[in-house]
Amino acid sequence: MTEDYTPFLPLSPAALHILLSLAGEDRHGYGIMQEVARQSEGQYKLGPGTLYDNLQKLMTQGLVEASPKPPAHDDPRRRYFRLTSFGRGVLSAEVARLESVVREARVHLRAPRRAT
Amino acid sequence: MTEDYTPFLPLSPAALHILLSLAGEDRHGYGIMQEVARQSEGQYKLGPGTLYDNLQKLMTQGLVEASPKPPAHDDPRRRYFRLTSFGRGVLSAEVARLESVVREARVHLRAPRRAT
DNA sequence: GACACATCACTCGGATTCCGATATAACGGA
DNA sequence: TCCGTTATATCGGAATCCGAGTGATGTGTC
Repeated sequence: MTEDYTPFLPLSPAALHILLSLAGEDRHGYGIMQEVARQSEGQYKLGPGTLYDNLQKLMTQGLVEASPKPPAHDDPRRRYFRLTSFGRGVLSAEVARLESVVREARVHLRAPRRAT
Repeated sequence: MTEDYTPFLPLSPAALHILLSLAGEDRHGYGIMQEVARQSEGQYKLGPGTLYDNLQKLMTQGLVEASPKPPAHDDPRRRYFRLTSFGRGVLSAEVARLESVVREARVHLRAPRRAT
């Protein structure tokens, strides 16, 4: 453990959201778009260009891989993707990095922010 | 207040770090590079190309502006930049957004939380 | 004084990434 | 049957990234 994920960091917003949407469960492309929009409450929407560019790159890097179709679904069009354990490590590292950014920002912004 | 910052979000990692480095105090270009490296503990280094491209854009958008030279320094080469109050608002909004991303990620990653 | 290295600003241009428009087609319900 | 939604995917111009390079001044050391 304690692998060096730094060459993959920081993740672009698009890559971060894609990985995050796959952290919970395997999804197909269209589902990723919907999940990203949902998680960000509609603030951030992924177009197909950004999605497939990123998916391509993430697969090449070994952060994401093709997933066998879950038996529960029959729609033959869907192509599923899953987070590899390496991808999960990168995502964790990025989240840890972001936590420190947020912490730093709080100090300087004095944000009186509370959870909703 | 409650302005709509969403057209500026999400910030690229570079823009985020530049704004954050200016949140504490006004800085000159070289100082921004050093501060970004320091805040990220050397994990993220900004090259001059990325820095000036971003600074240019941030000034055009009104998030950053030129700052009068602080009297304490004489080095005539330095050009100082400061965060506008609008820029501060955008940074706050982005940080709030990132907090929700981090929260979401923790749920799915089951991160062994532990503040410092 | 001379040499080296750090500080400081900034440009350039190739590579990469973004991202909406577009194409294609199967699905599901009225 | 018709139509909106689901679904995958490409294309290409625009935007962005980002290191290499240029040039100059400050600072420390032999």
